[in-house]
Amino acid sequence: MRKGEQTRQEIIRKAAPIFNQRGYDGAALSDLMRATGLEKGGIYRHFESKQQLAAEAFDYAWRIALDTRFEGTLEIPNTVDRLKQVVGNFRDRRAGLVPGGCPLLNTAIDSDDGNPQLRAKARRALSSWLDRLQSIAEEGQRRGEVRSDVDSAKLATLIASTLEGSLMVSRLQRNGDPLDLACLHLEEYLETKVRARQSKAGEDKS
Amino acid sequence: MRKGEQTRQEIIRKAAPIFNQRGYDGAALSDLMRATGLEKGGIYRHFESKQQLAAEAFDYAWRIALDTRFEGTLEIPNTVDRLKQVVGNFRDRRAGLVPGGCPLLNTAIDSDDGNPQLRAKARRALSSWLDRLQSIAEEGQRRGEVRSDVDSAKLATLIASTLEGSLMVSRLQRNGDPLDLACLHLEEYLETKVRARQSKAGEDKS
DNA sequence: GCAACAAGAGACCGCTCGGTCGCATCTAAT
DNA sequence: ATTAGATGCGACCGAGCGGTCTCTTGTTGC
Repeated sequence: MRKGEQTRQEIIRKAAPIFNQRGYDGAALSDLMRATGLEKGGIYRHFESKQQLAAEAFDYAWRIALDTRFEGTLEIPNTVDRLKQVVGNFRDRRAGLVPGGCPLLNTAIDSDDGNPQLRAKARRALSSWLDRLQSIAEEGQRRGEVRSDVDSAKLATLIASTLEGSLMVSRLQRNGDPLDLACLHLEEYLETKVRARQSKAGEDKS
Repeated sequence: MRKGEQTRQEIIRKAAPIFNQRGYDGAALSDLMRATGLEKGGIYRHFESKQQLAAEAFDYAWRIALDTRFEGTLEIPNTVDRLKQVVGNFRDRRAGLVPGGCPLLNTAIDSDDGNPQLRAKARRALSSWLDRLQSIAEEGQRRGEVRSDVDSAKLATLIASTLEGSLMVSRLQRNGDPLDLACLHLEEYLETKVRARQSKAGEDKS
């Protein structure tokens, strides 16, 4: 019973990059067999279908991506700086991610027509990403660090959209500049349109 | 000889939405047969492979998309307004497009690994989109309508990235708000950071 | 209206796909 | 050490894949 669960997790770990790079249709069982070193029966012992494996592989890839994006944000006191950290993480922390680019972006496009199960997963993934951004912004407003005229849901959407779009462009060009550019743009936006100017409680690190 | 070319174009027209919606792997020959009403032999008479048909279908879909995005821009005298028109076209002019969302976005993700031929096409498509945006900005700078400190290539990249990213989010949510939001953001950006303030030659409408 | 050829049909090909299942082997509690 | 159950193997399945080719049918220049 113990060994089986280990193998199961190993399959997910090895399968995730395949699905993320090649897409659902493009990831053949033969690819998964090669990547895991298991025969077909060994894989199907742990998953009842390719669909189910793909779904769990997506969850795995997305959890890593999301965790990485918010890495180190808890320690940052100011909420605007925390948002800037998220933007910076998106740009810089590529190591440890599941190869193949953003799982959300890939899966959203891949499942756009057909595959409603994967599509639903992508939707919930987007929500989780937006919710966490939004709640930082809301906390910032409660604390007076973020302007009260900022719509936190819209801010979250703008950040996510801009990052995902520029990532697509960067990946297509195989050149990080578009992503860097978008990050600079967002940082400037956060400074000039989101950060509240000098509130009463003076606590800015010089 | 004439009929053949007609049929060929018809196949491309009918195949484009299939490839754009389902991706290369997801678009089976049987789907293309159903869509075109032809048997396999009728299709292969005009294309030597599925690859070739997909490539031509992409060109078709992209040409329509690009033309639509720049529709009506020639008549607009001011270059900043022209850029705003492009942004607005991206948001509003959905009719007449090949169904399935932006062919560039779809193909970029779909061909990211494997399929180098389609990938190359997506790259060139992105260049064509960026080049046209950039040349508007450059014309604006020559005319003094666009600030001289604007980097036209970066501006083009930012506009394209933001639009594509928000389109992905809008399509995933099946809700136009994220795209609208990104357009408003870009419009504000164009007004405040790109448009030159009252140059010498007075030619502002209204 | 006919001949020459272009266009389309559809049977056929080998292959790989996702998925199943009976059996051998390994693991681990006793 | 035994053994019961968990685990993995790999032959097998029907279906559908992309692609080929021959033969009929349609088109078109003369």
